[in-house]
Amino acid sequence: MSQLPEITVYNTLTRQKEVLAPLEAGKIKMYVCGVTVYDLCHLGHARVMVVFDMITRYLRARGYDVNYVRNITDIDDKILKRADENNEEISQLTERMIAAMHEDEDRLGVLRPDSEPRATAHIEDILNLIKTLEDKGYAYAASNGDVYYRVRKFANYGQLTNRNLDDLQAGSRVEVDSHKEDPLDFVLWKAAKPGEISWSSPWGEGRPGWHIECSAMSTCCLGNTFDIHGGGPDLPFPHHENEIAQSEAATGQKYANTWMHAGAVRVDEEKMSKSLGNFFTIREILEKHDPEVVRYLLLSSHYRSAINYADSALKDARKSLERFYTALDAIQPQAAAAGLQEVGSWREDFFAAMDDDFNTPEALAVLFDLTRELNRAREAEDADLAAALAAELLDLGDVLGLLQQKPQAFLQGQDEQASINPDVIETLIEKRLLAKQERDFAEADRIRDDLAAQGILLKDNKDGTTWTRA
RNA sequence: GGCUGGGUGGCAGAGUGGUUAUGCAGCGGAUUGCAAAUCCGUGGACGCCGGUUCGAUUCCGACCCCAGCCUCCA
Repeated sequence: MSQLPEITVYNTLTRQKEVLAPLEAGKIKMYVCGVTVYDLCHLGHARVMVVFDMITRYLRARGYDVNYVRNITDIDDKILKRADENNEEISQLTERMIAAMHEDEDRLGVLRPDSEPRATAHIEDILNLIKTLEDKGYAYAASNGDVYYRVRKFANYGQLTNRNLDDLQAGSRVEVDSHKEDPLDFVLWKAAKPGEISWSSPWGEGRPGWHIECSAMSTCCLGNTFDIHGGGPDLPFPHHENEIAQSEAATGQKYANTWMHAGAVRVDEEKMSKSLGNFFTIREILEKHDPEVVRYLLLSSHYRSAINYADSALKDARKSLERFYTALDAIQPQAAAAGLQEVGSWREDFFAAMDDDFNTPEALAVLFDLTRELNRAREAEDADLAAALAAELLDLGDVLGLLQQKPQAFLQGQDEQASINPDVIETLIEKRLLAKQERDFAEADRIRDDLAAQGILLKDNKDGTTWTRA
């Protein structure tokens, strides 16, 4: 077995890039906080999904055996509320949203995690964990039936986000709950109100708090200590901080070695948030845009930086993908040529970029350079080289989950409700060809202009005329 | 106020102590009936002020500004 490459990753915990050193050689155990399934997924979810999908694909492409676990939170206040509003069973709501999430992911080219544990399927593990915390003095039952975590007992609280307890308390916007010993304590188990769904526990009927499920499920699926814990930009505090407190107090061992967080998504230069209501659902966006364009947009910035969502950004992303697809479209498919000749150092350069904290913008730049070389080879009529370069481009694109379509399909769009159908376009192209043969360029240009007005661009090549949707 | 991360050419977006990022847009040329696409060439940049250095956009310090977290949110 050859030596695995050295991959550098930015660790939120240490605030620096570190060489990824798996607990077990060649294996990566990764847990990512998933979705609370009370509503459709939005663009922020899409980013987390796509980013950790890219990371998983890349680690695998580099020879690592990745066990990717991403939970589903299927019990929570927001779920209860929404199910009640919709007048439907909780499980009906959550199953519906899970199915919708999977559909969205499939369209974005996101591969399923290896497991997707659900909170409601791990109540036993959760209760055992709370029991352990209670036995060790980290948890206490309050008079209202809730069970809380005693934050001040955990000496290292705040290590992930570099906070100290007194500052937190001073600046706290959390309403003081009189049942808590300390305002910073957080709930592990919530007592059920009459009529609410609940599970029985040593502390009475109730349901798990939010943070505890991740501690329980990650440990359950990956062990006390695992390699990477990931999530969205709003999770380090308090969610991940609380996970660390719970798990390390319970096990006495290090929880996650590397913490990775995706950057925020903004919308038209404004923070995207539930309270502002300015978020787009994935399916809303996919009604108007090719899923791969959305995926490209999410990968065209580094995973940790903030990105702004706007129509212009989608347009730019589409134009960039068009460059790849135009190049691929122009060469004859010659699968046999793949790998038969040396094509240069693109693969190495691509890997070097990605090895450095998954630098997708730089990796994409390598692919653009490769594309130029591909176009050059085509112009030089070196069909074998062009085919080999195209194969390389497709292969590296695949590592990012991009360039998954037939070039024609991407360039011509596949929307059925398009104003003009392909057969009509082909007929007009025939007509124009005849006009050109008769050197009636006025008529030929008229046809081309008419089509252009409908968003159809014609391109005359030496083998004929092709078209794309603008 | 505390904690993080930023301020790069018209836009997006990487990176580097001295050498082209890349994509889109612009300009000139090749090609084309004219275009489009493509290729060749090209202009244009590192928030502000100091310091270190032979040399800083890149390191250090101060300052200004922006974003995220500290509240439901990925």
